[in-house]
Amino acid sequence: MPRCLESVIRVVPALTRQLSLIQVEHMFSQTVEYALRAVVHLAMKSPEPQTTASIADATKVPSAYLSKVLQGLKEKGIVNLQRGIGGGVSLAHRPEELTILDIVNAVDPIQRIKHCPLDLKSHGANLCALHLRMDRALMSVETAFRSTTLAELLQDSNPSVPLCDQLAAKL
Amino acid sequence: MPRCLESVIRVVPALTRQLSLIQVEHMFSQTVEYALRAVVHLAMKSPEPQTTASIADATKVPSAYLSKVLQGLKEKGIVNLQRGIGGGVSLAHRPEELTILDIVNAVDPIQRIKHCPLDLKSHGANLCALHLRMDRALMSVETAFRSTTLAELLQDSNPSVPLCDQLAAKL
DNA sequence: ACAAAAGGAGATGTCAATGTCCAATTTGTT
DNA sequence: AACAAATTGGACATTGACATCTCCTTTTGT
Repeated sequence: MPRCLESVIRVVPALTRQLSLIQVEHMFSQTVEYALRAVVHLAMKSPEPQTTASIADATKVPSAYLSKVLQGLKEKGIVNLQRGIGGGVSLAHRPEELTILDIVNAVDPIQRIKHCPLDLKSHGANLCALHLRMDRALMSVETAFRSTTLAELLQDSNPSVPLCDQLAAKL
Repeated sequence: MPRCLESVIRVVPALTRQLSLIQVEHMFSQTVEYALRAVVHLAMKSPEPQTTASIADATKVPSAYLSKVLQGLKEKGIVNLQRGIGGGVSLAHRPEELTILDIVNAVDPIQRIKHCPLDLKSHGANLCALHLRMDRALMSVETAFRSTTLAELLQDSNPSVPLCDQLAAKL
């Protein structure tokens, strides 16, 4: 094989990896994102049950994976799943009773930092000051998520048009 | 090989995997955790350069991996790396000039949500209200991390003894 | 010039999260 | 009873984060 091809073969995998990075990830897992989309959709349609397929279609979530996520939500008592004709997924509580935090903690619990990840003796108290800050950040996320119910989420969007595009301006 | 041994051989790797799961994961990546530990350690020793091995030892970070993390920090201009005898890792700025956010963004940038992950036409504005809340949570983390410098982190720990154990009470 | 002390870079391994597929099960309707 | 609509569950594939190992390069003291 000619020399020049060798280097191409080495470089191409790295390139395709770059190109396939369509989704930019934030701090929350895909599973959390999907669960929230599904539950918000259910709240919109509440209290009518929806099939997994229709939720997947509306929320652009891979339906096979959504099925797994919904099973998790069922085990935590967030939704009810009903087999058979006329069955589907429905909220187990009223939208006023469910906060974003409830959903997040059901699928991917926010782990507060309860103790330093290092042994106490081997270092000064300084690193613990670090983890205190990190835990405060986690707490602020918890607080933010606990402060909004699904019902508020639905009302909130009524006034303005495509909220997506206004996002930057609002902050 | 006797039958009984076969099952043992299958089970043991799973056991050791369990036992090695010392770390409980939170929302921040291990890489972020390691980078912060290393930089705080450097700040404590500042401005003396430290070898990667000594940082790894003090912060309980796998040294081979720490090396990669530090290279990332170097590319972002957070630390300086000096080869050869008497070399090592040192902060590229004074501890007063580096915030936790600087470190976090260098290794694993906080990705704010700038647009809805779904297409606008296919759904109502409701889901966007959701993502607005999620983005606010991200913003609160950014704010929390931007508000503390390494220097403040070091001073903060002076007063009380094992901060780790006081954490729960403080909140 | 040489040897020791550092970091640099690339290949490789492992595992959990993510995602897909298909057969089994449940349930209402005819 | 038969059928169709729906979830359930398990096997499997893929990917990226985490981690290790080994050899290479740079720097400096002697």
